[in-house]
Amino acid sequence: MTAADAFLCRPAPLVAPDLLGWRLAIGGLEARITETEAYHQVTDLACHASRGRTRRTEVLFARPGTLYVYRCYGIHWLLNLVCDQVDVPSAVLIRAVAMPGVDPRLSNGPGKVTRLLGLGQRHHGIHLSTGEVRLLPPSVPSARHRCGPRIGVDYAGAPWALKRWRWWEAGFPVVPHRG
DNA sequence: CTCTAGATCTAT
DNA sequence: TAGATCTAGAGG
Repeated sequence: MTAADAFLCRPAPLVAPDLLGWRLAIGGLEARITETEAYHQVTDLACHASRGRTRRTEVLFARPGTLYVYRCYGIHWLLNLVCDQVDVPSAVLIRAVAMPGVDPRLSNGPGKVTRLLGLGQRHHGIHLSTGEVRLLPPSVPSARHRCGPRIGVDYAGAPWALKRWRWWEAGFPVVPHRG
């Protein structure tokens, strides 16, 4: 079991803040995670698995460390890391990353993250252990964390739309949405 | 089969 | 503030 595996074997709302500062590595690119959002179990009406176990959501029930990549608004691919335990659908959405030499405006949104790193359909369902996409511990201490409500989940209603399950690194160029 | 809404982003 | 553009999932 790698450090990343043990790290992810916890509920998403615990993993998400701890994931700040960790790095994603793929195809020679490396990016530091600066904003995350938790989607937690079937009771969370904002979580795709809340409607049950279907072909689309099957991956959310897989081993922690599995990648859940899905199409959003017909345009964007969004990357999630599956957490917790097998059969417990819990995942962290990677909302923003930082890459040296890259304009932060190109990496401060979940759709931008996948575009920047070249992630898409073909990464859906693969596991970190394949090495195709790697999750590495922080190389430097992470900045102070801030948290706030999740984005774009008003439809889930209270209390789910109100949960402060989004975390980001303070002092980092603020994302173009409320917070 | 048809319909609808959506974990977004950009330009206007 | 609208438009781009694709699917899962629900309903008939």
